[in-house]
Amino acid sequence: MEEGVAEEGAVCAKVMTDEQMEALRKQIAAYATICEQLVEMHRAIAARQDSLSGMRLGSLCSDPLMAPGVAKLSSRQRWTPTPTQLQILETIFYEGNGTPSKQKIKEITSELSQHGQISETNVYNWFQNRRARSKRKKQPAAGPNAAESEAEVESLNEKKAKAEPFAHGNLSPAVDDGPFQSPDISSELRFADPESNGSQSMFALGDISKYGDAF
Amino acid sequence: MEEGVAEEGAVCAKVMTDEQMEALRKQIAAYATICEQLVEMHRAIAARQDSLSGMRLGSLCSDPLMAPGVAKLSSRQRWTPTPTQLQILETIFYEGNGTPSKQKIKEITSELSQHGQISETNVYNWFQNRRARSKRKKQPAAGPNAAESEAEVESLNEKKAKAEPFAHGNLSPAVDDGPFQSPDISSELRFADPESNGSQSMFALGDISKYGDAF
DNA sequence: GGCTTATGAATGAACG
DNA sequence: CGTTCATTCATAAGCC
Repeated sequence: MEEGVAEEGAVCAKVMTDEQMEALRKQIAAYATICEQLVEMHRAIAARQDSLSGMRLGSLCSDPLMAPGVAKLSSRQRWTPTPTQLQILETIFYEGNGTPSKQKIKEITSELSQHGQISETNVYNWFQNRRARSKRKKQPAAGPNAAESEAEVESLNEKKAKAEPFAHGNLSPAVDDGPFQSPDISSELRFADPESNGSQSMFALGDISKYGDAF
Repeated sequence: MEEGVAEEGAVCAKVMTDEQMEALRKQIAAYATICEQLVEMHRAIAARQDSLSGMRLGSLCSDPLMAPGVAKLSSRQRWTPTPTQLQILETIFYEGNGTPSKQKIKEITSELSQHGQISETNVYNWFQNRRARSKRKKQPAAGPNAAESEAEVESLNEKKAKAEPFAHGNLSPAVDDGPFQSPDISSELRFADPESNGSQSMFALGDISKYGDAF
């Protein structure tokens, strides 16, 4: 295609150089990342909230197998964070306190107990689960550049999708959920990799609007 | 605005084909839409977490302004195995691979992807659910008589009650309220609150309104 | 068209 | 810590 449009290319270079194009691509990638994060966070919070407001525990209150002497044991064997609690936990999680110490746990528990019943164990478990989940979703495979001798044939598809947003002409953004689970979820609830782009990425979003306007 | 589109569309032909350009545009539009809606939702949640019951579906599902050519967001569809996939899964499950390692998961996913869209997570979940379901069928069939009910409850309780390092369910000893959270739900959300922790509160996305505008 | 059932997905808790 | 289990939620499929 290079030959065919060479002439037009000369004109083109004035308005959009390759560097600019690259920058655009990066910006979109950053955009995508942030969208994904937003979506996940929203889903986590909204889902919980919705469920709770709809009386989540109300469904199975009557357990015929309960001992008659005890008023209402049952119902809840598993702690469920209230929306407020969840929100606070999420905030703390991505604030950078990735390693909640024992002391930190106590503090958090103390704060959360103002918004609902909770125990330190709950908080501890929550952070453990949160971390594990993030990790699993982000990097199911391998280290930095390790060459997998294992049979990994499949995950390529998903990884590529993120690396090059428009490389394949495939323009399914993060939330474009197909019939299957959304591909490539950078679900770590951090904003962006501090190392990779730093503040650049954030500002990039501002620049992107210009292109959007042009379109 | 139209002129701008025409010009840039033409001049950019060197580095981007028209198709790529179109793809880019759609992608940006999609992201803009997604972010716009997400931000709106977040704002609503932060403002009043109580009265948005009907808002969840209304805002997302019925969105006529979807970017053309972009798959509808918020489909929220869940993966459903095709008959072929299901058959393969059943076979593998029945074969005795009771312990699907991650490696196996990848292989299986790879194979199943030839018969329809699927991800590793789908396979993982399927096996998890399958196993749980099998177990549940066996377990309830404990005693021949009414003892089953008691045994059921007891086994559960003991399992859960076990040894707890500290705190869990023993929150309000005086009253049997069950281990679930207290009904107190303060509507205070510090979700997108800039003042709460300052720093990067994820919403550099405040700028997102611009995208919506352009879009 | 709504309700019920089946089942994929989410997640708190436990295990090693 | 990473993986697995058990339970619950939400939704597609099945029914009336």
